[in-house]
Amino acid sequence: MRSENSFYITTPIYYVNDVPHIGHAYTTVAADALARYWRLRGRDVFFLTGLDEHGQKVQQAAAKAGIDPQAYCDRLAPQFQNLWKRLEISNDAFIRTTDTQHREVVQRYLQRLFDRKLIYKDSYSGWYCTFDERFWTEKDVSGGLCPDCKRPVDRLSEDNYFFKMGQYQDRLIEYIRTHERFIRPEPRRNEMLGFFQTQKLGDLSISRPKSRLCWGIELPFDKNYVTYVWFDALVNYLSSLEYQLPVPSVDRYWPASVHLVGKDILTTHAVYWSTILMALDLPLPDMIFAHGWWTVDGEKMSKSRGNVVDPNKIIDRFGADAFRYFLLREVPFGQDGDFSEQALARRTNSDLANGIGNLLSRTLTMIERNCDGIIPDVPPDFLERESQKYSLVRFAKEQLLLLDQNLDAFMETFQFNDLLLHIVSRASDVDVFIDKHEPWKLAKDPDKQLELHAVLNAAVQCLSILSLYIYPFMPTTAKNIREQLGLSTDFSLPLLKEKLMWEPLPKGIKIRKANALFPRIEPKPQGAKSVNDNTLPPQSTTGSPSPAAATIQTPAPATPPQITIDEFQKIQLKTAKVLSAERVPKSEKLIKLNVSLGNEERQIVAGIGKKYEPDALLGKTIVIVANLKPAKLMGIESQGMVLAAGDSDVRGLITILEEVEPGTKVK
RNA sequence: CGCGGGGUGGAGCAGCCUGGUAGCUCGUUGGGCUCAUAACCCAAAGGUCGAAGGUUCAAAUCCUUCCCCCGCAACCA
Repeated sequence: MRSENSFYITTPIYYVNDVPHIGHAYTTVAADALARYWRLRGRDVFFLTGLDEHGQKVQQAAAKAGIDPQAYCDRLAPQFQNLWKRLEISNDAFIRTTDTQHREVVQRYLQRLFDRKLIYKDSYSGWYCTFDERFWTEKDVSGGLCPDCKRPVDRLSEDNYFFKMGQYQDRLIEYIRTHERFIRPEPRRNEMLGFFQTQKLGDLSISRPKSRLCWGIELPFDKNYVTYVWFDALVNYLSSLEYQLPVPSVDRYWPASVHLVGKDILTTHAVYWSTILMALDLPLPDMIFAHGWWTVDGEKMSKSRGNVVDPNKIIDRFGADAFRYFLLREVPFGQDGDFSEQALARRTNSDLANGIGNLLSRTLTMIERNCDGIIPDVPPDFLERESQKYSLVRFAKEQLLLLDQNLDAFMETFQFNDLLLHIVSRASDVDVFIDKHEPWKLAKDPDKQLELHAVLNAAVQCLSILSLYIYPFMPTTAKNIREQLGLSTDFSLPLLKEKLMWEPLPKGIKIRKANALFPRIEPKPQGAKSVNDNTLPPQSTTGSPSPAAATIQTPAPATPPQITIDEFQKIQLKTAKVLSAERVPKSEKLIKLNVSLGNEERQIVAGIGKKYEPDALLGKTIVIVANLKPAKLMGIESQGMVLAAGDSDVRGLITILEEVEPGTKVK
């Protein structure tokens, strides 16, 4: 019997023929965060992922490559295994459906269902596409053409084995209704219940004749057939438990705590898998959670658009932890989200580099400079005694410890984004208290040594606790923080099993300041390759191009997108002569310009005061945007914008080589 | 009448079920600070909540109609 303390989480097994993309990474990273979290909490975790290796496409692709399907799978499997390694995925097992033991389990279950008369043979007829070698339903086939290759389909009939799925409909509805957390999130659950109101559940074809498909698991009761991929694939959740660990562990982990899936395969899990389990007299999983999908730069990810995101390239540029953080922080788990490098860079900079990374950096520097690199010691009750003075320190500390009590609730409801927001906010609290106490000033006053030490010590404690919180999401960073603080920590221990306390640090710890946790991501230089740029030539060199490939591919949109000449002409550029220039009072970089456009004068406020003195601008001919909507800057209206080179800081004004009349159009 | 999702300050979103001072993150602007990764802290500006009707003492929130955007598949999580 499974104990309350066990936690069994799965990802779907991914199709080996797929190229790993952001979607695979998403599911797997989410599962990893949960697995790591519950291990920290001391639960007995089993985290499974793996590969689905049977089926038509593998068979065809292998044939095309002229190799054995198994060899073909062996060649592809490392794509996933290596990616998981790079993403710090801590799966306990990795199943491949071509494992011998898996095949045996599948066959055993098939035989059991057959013996119980829950599988029967019948003839199936439908629309068959000879080219694609597959059946289509009535709905798919429009105008007698295959929806995939657009060739005519034939009415074909063949004998197959069917699983009596239909008879479980009422039981399944009842189960979903009475188990509120079985299908999550809520909208998906409602969707499923709605689905059953209109659909009559039919029986499920679970075989394919070997004449059509041979790369699969043979039916134990009829060697002319292999089993349908879904039966093969779903059973992985159970078969793993029989052979992936040293001891058979179905009793230890089944039923699964969570099957994490994408919303596209929710029905398969909620209906096929559930009814299979019912037929086998096995308990159903506690929860099937369907998460959302990612679009890329606002568009659906697709091969034809050329915008499929390769996680490896993201890791190269941003690092695994920033990527992991982004995936779980950006969007509520369960909803769809949009991925862009810009958004990832923004998150990385603001939350990680400027937030936690900078906090660690400033703390370590102050300890290095003022305490000889040794974390300063303070009397244990110092903060309490001086509670008035250290209210902010206490606040930061209490908020941090309070979070510990709420972690479970967040993780049980999969609110990763909210939780991460809270964690980052706690880091911000620490920044606030540091600022209030101004340790750089305390350091100059020998009488305030104790206060200085108290503040720095508290900062270290906060960082140390923060590192525990972020560990499930950013394991490498968590370890890195601890190492730089000079603390040796074994994260494989259940560090959050006991209630988190504010315990004094051991004395005399020497910090080990190292590189920044998250270097700021600078915007890409113009013309730089985007991660999803398709570097392949239009005509692939491998394999012969299919007729469909003759269509010209539209190139992936460059960033920023191109504009038309019409759009450009909306922007009215003109030369202007500077009549007067003066600094805006109390402003660091604003300069108020009066410029002449020949027959018209304009007042323009420009942020160029860091680069130019007002006097240097007098009489110069510059270029302005003449039809920009006026705006007020520090209460002064600006009726246009001057053009200048430079990004965040102005490097130089745009002027003109030849002398021209003020107000001349610039194009 | 195909189905579904959505339209809220410059951007991205929350709030809508269970009507009652419109909130968050980023950005912008000003100020502070100088320990820190041009960082951090404080403050401010900025929204007639897609449109029009209706219900109500009161509507972003409920009802009706309309408009606009985005998905609808096999690279798919």
